[in-house]
Amino acid sequence: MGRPPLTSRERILVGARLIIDRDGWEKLTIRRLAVELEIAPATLYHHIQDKEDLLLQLLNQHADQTLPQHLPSQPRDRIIAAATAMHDSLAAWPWAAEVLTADGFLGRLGTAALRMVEGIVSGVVDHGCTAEQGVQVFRSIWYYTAGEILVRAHSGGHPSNGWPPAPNDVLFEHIDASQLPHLAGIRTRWQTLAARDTYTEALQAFVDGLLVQAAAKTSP
Amino acid sequence: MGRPPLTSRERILVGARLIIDRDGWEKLTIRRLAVELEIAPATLYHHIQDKEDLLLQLLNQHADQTLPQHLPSQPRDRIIAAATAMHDSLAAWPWAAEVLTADGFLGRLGTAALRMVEGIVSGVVDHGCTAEQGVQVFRSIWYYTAGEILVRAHSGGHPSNGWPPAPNDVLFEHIDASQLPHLAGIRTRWQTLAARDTYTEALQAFVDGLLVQAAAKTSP
DNA sequence: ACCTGAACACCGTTCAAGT
DNA sequence: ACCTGAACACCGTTCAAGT
Repeated sequence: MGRPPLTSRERILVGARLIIDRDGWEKLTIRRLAVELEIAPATLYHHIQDKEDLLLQLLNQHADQTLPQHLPSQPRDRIIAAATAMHDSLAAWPWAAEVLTADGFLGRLGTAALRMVEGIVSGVVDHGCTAEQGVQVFRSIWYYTAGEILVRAHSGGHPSNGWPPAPNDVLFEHIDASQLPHLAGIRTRWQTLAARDTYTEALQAFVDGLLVQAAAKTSP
Repeated sequence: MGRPPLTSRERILVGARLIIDRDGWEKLTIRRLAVELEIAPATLYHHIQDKEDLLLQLLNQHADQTLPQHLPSQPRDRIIAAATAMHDSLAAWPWAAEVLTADGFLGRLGTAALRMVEGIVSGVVDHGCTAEQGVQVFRSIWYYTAGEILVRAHSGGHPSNGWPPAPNDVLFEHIDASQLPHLAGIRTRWQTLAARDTYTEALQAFVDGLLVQAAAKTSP
């Protein structure tokens, strides 16, 4: 009676991170994790709800370790800093794509991540807008950020395999130049341009555009 | 010798759409499709490369049927119209999320979809910017659009099941109001605000912000 | 309370063999 | 040329049964 549990949330999280770091995140399956921990797959279900729950706990752990404690006091700077922090944190975990679109994702975020959400909403409010506008700005920025992560995660260099990044094969090779002249003209440069990291630059344009729009609504 | 093939690209696409329409897109698997067509699963691999290839062909077929032939001549309107058309087309196919992040996605798009890409790049150029800036604006808009589709596809009402949309359960229930005051203040209204479709509104702010930024770079 | 063997209900893909 | 049976190499999850 009462022998100590062999499995714990802590041990599971450590094992999961070990598999991700050693074998690549695609190899993190419930069955492999069970082998790693030398327990039965079914045992895991006494400590986690399901695989998505495990992934979410892993992401929150990562967020707590990488997201900043404090954000700038100037409203616009705060919005940019919070969004960029979310972006950079997610970009460092390619498997984040697996969990970003999980149902009720926002509601299962830890404190560190919620601080970034608060940072964006408060930034918009401190800029002179309503809280409702703050939520809308957050949502728009979140779509942009998640999209960047999701699209980029699955394209270009496959570092988990030993693939070459293949930046020199040309896109749109067989298009009709008379129908799509601009695409034909930029064809050979597309891959190079697409490889550039323009997240923060476009983010600034987005935030400025959203703040101008919100201000225009408040005072017509 | 030379008996006619029982299977064709056309028959496969029709079968796939039948399964999606009748059973929901989650049920579209290679094995089920084979059962539907009364052929062996292995036979499919003589007509398609793999499952992703099938999904991409399905998406291009859908794009050809739903995307507009012509776009507005006014540059800014053209950008907005092209992006909105891509968005609406994808929003009508929830399984699009499965294929949006496929490797080399852009390079495998059909003519109808490429017309939208051309529309955005040409709109930026006609607005007085360079083709390079056109590509960057397209990429930024694409991240935002794909993100909206991907995040929304997996959240809120599960129409494939008979679920209630459950808009009345409250987010951020156990947060510290002294640490996250704005989130605490908007908590009860979040779900309602998040359910609103604000894609086009924020898109306009994004495009305006990007065009202003691009113009500022060209003439400092 | 905690753990497990064995099963359930599937996947996508390959390949030697058949007509 | 076109098709298939059978296998390969896996998945996540459940549940009755054991200690």
